[in-house]
Amino acid sequence: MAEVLKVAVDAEDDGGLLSDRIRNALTDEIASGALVAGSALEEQQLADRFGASRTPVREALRQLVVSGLVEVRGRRGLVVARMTPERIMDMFETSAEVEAMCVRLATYRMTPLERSHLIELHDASLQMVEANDVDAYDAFNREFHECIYRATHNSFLAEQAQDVRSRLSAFRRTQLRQGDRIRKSRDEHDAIMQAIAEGDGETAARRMRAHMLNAASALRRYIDDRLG
Amino acid sequence: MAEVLKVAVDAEDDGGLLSDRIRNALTDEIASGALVAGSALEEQQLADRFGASRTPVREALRQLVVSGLVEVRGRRGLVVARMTPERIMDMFETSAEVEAMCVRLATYRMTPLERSHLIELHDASLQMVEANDVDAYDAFNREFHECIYRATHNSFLAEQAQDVRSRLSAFRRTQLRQGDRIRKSRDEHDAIMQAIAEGDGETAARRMRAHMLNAASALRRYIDDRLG
DNA sequence: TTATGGATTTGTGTATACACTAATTGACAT
DNA sequence: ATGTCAATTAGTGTATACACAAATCCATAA
Repeated sequence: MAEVLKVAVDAEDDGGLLSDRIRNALTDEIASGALVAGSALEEQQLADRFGASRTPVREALRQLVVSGLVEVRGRRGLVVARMTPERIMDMFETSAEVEAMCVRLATYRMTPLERSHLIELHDASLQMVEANDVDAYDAFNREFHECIYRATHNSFLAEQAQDVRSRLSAFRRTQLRQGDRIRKSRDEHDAIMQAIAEGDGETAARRMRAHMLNAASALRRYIDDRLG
Repeated sequence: MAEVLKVAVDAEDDGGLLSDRIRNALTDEIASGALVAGSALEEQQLADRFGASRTPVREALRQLVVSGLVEVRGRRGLVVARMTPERIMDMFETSAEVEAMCVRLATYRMTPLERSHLIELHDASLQMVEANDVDAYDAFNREFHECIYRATHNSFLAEQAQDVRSRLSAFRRTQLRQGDRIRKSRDEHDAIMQAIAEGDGETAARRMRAHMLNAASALRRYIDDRLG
């Protein structure tokens, strides 16, 4: 595992800062769930794994603390941010509201080109659902939402929305594997697309909020099933 | 100037990490406008100013990059994030939408205690307006909005809202000094409070959005006056 | 056997030293 | 006089070394 990741890091060995590459690698590992919440993150150990010294590793870790993916644990080293179910639900709710806000603005502001691109994406997702290809749908889903962010024509808002979304990626993937959630997800997208087509931003926002909260509910069911 | 800031840092010399104290100091200086956008941030120079080595300074700077207050400028050192008028307006719009979202949720969720605290704060702000005390009103304003964040009972959302808000603090102060903006600001708060009292979250949200956008307009007028 | 105190160990926090890149300046040639 | 190329320099990026704090473990005593 460590070797695989090392290679992945080395692959983009060009120009970039070592600390940046380490940060990106750790971000991916946390987002993907490869590094589970609560794991201790020891500087020297990570330095060995990435073939670097403690300095860039430490820099990467402190940056991850700022972005909320890692927690400082006094002097007892850093750990992958451990989130309570309540916190996760708070994050999903926030994400739902932010996404609703974005789609409302996007509906009113998107260019015809952006609208057609979104339709294209949405149409293509149908066969992913029928193939039950979770990974492909997950990737599409990301693209779909990012397309909406951009269509707000507010780059700062787009960045904020993206940031919130990326913090939930690990959970989103989990949730998508639940039952027929993928199909329902696409149906909800369909309803949103319709509102966008009609230029009704408020409806699009309501439907988007419901869509995100449904995803949260699916995740909660999953968590409850596993824990209770 | 440098000495004053140094003292301010030393004042809270207890326990905290050097890099954290430097980061906080720099954050304050950027937020207050003492460090103007575009200023070069040289590591050794800052290290000398804070009586530290480059290591904690560098750590602080890289953290500020993540939180968006500082920009990397290739190899030519870091600079205080230079924001275009468009970007500032994007940030204000985002802030407006986020605040609207918060007040809507807060209206539906706040406890009687939270409501009474908010009313108390609002009432107290009247004499600040009449004394035309910009600093006091600025401090109150911060407290007022933070109170609303907390009343959403969503700690993650509260943090995000706070984060966006803090990035605009330098501009907000500027804007408040414009004409009779303070009085108008308080009138707008009053309208928001009324909607909250009536439990009408949607109206509170609309009024909050308008309130924030008015602040942005006041700032834009100020910018246009100075530049054009 | 258990509690207490110190020694050891482990790992963070900071400083310093070194490497490398890029920019600037000066010299030389046209 | 001006353009180009090389040398110097200034400053970032990384590594290593050292300081300090906390936690654990072992020995000793009650």
